[in-house]
Amino acid sequence: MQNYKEMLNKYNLKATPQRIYMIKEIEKKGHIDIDDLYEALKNIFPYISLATVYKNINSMTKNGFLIEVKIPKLKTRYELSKNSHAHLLCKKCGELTDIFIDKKWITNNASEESGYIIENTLVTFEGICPKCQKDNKFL
Amino acid sequence: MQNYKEMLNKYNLKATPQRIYMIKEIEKKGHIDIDDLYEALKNIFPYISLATVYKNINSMTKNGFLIEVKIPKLKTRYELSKNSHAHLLCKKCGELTDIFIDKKWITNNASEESGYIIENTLVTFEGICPKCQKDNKFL
DNA sequence: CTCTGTGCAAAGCGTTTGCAAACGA
DNA sequence: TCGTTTGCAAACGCTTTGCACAGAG
Repeated sequence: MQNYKEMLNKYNLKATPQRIYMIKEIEKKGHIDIDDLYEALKNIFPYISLATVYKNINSMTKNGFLIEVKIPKLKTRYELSKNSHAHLLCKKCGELTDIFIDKKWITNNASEESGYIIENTLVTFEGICPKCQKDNKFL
Repeated sequence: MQNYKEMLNKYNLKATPQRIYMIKEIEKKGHIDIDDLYEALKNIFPYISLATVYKNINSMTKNGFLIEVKIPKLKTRYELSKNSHAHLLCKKCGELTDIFIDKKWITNNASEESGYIIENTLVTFEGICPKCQKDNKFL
């Protein structure tokens, strides 16, 4: 909590209880969408407004404290910004997990070939997670 | 055009002039968002409805004829589904281009490490395109 | 001829905004 | 205390829906 407070202040954001709990929740879940976050927050702050969640998500996203994860056909989810990683999305159960991969090779290749200065490489793998593979043999 | 007609019929969609021109426009631009597509279509069909554009985008996306390209902080764009490729996005001018890269290595690695059966690998490189690099030396 | 697609208007939702009161620094 | 944040309600903008007519197969 003291920790979260410092993180927020570092980004010029006041450490309100709502924000601290938002970060806790995002950290706990890894990735979360607005509605799930709102539901989770209501358990702690019964009168919290959805507008507050939006405002905070926006202020934290604007300065890079949070990262938007947009995936075709799904709701946008948010995560704490952290070291470069990729996403694994299960098309069956919707689980989204992180995986650390080495992007240097593809990034350098793409940069050379295109002439772009590449600042960021986003990678998402879509497929079936081990659990869903077991649950349903017929894919 | 005869070509587009066949493509549509293959997907159980009737080949209306609006749809044929939508595909033409998407093919021409490579990637396009709803509003730009609507504007382009209005030149040909002055009375076309935005609802028609949405309905067609949805029916073509549902069956995989079109692909949704969702990128953090930007409007969703659509493209014709084609062979596996990656995207290059210029953060300055917003240009979105295709680049063909070999995703096998990262995909196999991620699959082994996670146990996922991976069906699709989405890659987006964000950076500065060559043109914007020239236009502005100070980044 | 039948069923799908189109255009229009209205409805639906997710997101943002304005404001007064509450709160953090 | 001062500037920021909160909660509420209203506004906004994008997307979808219902319906009658038009058009493709």
